[in-house]
Amino acid sequence: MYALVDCNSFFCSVEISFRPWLRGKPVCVLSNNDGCIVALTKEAKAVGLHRGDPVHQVRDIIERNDVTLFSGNMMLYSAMSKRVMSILARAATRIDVYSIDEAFLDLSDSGRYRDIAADMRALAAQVLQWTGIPVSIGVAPTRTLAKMGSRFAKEYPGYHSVCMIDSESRRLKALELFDLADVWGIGRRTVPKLAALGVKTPLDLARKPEEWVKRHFNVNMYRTWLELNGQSAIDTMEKAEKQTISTSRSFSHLTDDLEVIETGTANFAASCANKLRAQNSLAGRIGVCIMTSTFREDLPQHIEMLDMPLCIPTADTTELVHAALQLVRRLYRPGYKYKKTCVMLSDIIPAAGFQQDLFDPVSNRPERAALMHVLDDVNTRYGLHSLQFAVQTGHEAEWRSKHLHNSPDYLTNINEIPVANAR
DNA sequence: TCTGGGGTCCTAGGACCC
DNA sequence: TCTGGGGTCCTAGGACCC
Repeated sequence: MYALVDCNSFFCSVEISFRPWLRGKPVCVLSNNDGCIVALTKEAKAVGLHRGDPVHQVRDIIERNDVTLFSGNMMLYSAMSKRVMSILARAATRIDVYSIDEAFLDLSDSGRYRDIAADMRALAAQVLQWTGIPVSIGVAPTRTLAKMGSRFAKEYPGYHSVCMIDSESRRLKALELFDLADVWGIGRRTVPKLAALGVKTPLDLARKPEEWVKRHFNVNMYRTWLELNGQSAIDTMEKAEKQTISTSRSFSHLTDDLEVIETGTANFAASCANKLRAQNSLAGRIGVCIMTSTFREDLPQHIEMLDMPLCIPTADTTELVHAALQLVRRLYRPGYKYKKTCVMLSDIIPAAGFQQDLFDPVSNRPERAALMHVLDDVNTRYGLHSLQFAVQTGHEAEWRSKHLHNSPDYLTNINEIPVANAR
């Protein structure tokens, strides 16, 4: 059996955990640039807001209902996620952290549990007490069914946070009632295709013959079909190193100023370099994409990407920034109002054991690697932008995203740690 | 005025090999 | 009239996930 533990409206729950007076109120967390709603409480849903709504289009709903807004604070959310995951890890022999707010627990060690439903309810209560984050848990013989269960647990308070799909009759009942579009692995594009083939519910799908599934769909759908029928077919191993690393941000304003675009792009390249070194890898290829705003039909559009091999795989910020700037200068065309750029690294290999190259144009690579170490150490200790390259600085107001509703870094910055007063 | 960001896997088709 | 067979590697695009 597997358990899927899902944090309810995770980003909102983290913010509320530090401001208990917001519990039961409409709260939203916004995307970069405070552009869209990316997470919302059920109270916010109830007043007519949806995930993905552009804030400027729902401004009146927000004001009328006194909805509290937060700019996304990923540092805070990942720190809280680690706390939740460490509590979950104590309750199972194996945990697969599937995303920032979800984890699969392997419950196959039956000697460990007295009564799985009761034990999982105790686990949910413990996470809530220790972190303030409410979770929903689904338990089933396959991961797809466990995800379904957690959804039922979230929607119906009667389950008290835990829904068990542990018998044939419960499985059939769940398949009949669950929304096909919400099945793990079935997305927007597939629902109409299934409907045209006469499949309206997960139960319809599960009852189709194996040959039918293989004929109409690919191996992913076949795996989902197996899982719905109670046969485990999808694994969620600990993810290895990333195969691609990218950073992209919308600018705070449209701009046709190459210097502004260069500054933003240099920062995105530096951010990619940080992520690359954090997983101890080197990149063999770099790409840059430049974009105007596709929402502005009144303006001419230019969206283009260029990429090139790096002569030696590297994780050196200077080299990556230099290459990114070369590419963005080639992409830039005067007369267009640009909205964002994206820097992408690929052909990623482990840094350990990489052979020196006889034709490497950089002669002092060991010294430069040491410099990168210092850079990372200083920035870890004193904050992300404490030490940076000159080319990354200036023009802040013209490109860096707006975050007008930021919450403090309660868990990662000693100066912003919450203070409790007791009398 | 304003519209997010970061990933993975699979498949079809082209280029190339013998 | 009629034009092999079998394989690999790469890329672009699509679909999915959070």
